[in-house]
Order: sequence, then C-alpha cells, then structure tokens
Amino acid sequence: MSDVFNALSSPVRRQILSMLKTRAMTAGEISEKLDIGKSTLSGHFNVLKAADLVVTDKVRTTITYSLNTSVVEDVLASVVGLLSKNKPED
Amino acid sequence: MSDVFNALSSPVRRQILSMLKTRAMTAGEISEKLDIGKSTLSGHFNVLKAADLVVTDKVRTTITYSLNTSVVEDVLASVVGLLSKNKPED
DNA sequence: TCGTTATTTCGCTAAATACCAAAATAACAA
DNA sequence: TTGTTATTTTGGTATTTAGCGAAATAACGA
Repeated sequence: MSDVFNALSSPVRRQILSMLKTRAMTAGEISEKLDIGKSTLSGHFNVLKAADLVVTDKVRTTITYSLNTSVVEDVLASVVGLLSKNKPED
Repeated sequence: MSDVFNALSSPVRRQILSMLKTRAMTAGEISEKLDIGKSTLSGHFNVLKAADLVVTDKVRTTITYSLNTSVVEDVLASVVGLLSKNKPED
C-alpha cells in the first residue's frame, strides 16, 4: 500500500489519473497537456504502474495508459482499515 | 489532499496511526515502541498534523496524540472522486 | 537495411526528506 | 529561582526524488 499512497501523494500524478478518468490516453498526449518533459513523465508512469493504478496497452510504438479501476476498492478498504476505529462491518 | 496522501505514504506514519487506533498515546510512548529517535518522530508528527490526521492534547509537558477520525470521510471521498469513473451518487 | 515515431534509459543537478545527537524550550513543582 | 521532565528545534549528513536534454531502444513501414 505504500506504493499506492506514494503515487497519490504527487499532484502531477493525481492530475494524470484525473485525465485518465475520462478516457485512455497515450504518453505523448499527456505530455503535451502537462508541459512536463517526456522522460520525467516516464518516471511518473513507472510510479503509477508500480502502484498498479494504471494499465498499459501497446499497439505499435504507442503505449496507451488507462485507469485500473479495480484498485479503487483496495484503496478504500485500506483507508478504512487504517483510520477507522470500528471494524468495516460495523 | 497532497498532505494526507503524503502522510499516508510512509510506513512509519501508518504504523503510528494504527497504534493510535486502539488508544491515544504520548510521543514518548510511541517513541519507545518504535525504536526511532524522538526528534525524528517529532518530524513525523508534524506531517501527520499538517494532514490533520491527528489531534493533540497537552496536559503538562506531555502531549497526547490521538486519531482525528473525522478526516476518514474526506479521504474516502477524495479517493472515490479521484479514481472512480462514475459520480459518487451513481 | 534505413528511416520514422514513441517511449525509455542515462547521466546530471537541485531540492526535499529521513535520520541522529545535542541544545533549546515549555510547563510546571519545590 | 532552580530543577525536572517531555517535546521541539537546530545543525549536520545521507538518501531519495523531480526535473531536464541527449542518447538509446523498440516496432514497425518502405
């Protein structure tokens, strides 16, 4: 879970995730909108992938990133377990 | 929200929060259990306070830390808003 | 094989963070 | 005022992270 919270702690990465909410995007598209170098962005993608927050689909030389929504439940459960005094079923 | 996710990204700080789940504790008590210097711990407390995840109660020279459970809902709402494709009410 | 295109890896610097021990501070009791 | 106790601040080093441009890689089409 460290990976997930670490990924979410960066404003840039949260912005990337918000962009992916609407639709899947390529690294190039995201790079254009964010005014951040492609190599820097590549590092952010690694962090997001390590946290399993995004999934990739490579077509030619183009890699499309999309949100891995299945992690949402895990994150929610973790937050509840971490900060709630009562058990989840209460 | 950066502050909250940043606070949660540290294993040490998550452990502190878990300890506070059971009962409120002083900085000294936590320091004993964690084998981490008091000055270092003081820094971690500042991070947790900046994220509004803990509240303090000073009696004499002793400061007792306890979990600020009211933030839980905020964190959950943020995660949902950040990662869910559908609106919360759907 | 030779380009072309999209992305990553590779140095590199600057800024942020974690950690410690020692000194400083705060809040009293005597 | 002096001493005691709990915590914070300070000063220091070491590690991590974000950022860049340039070079390297991958996956083709011609």
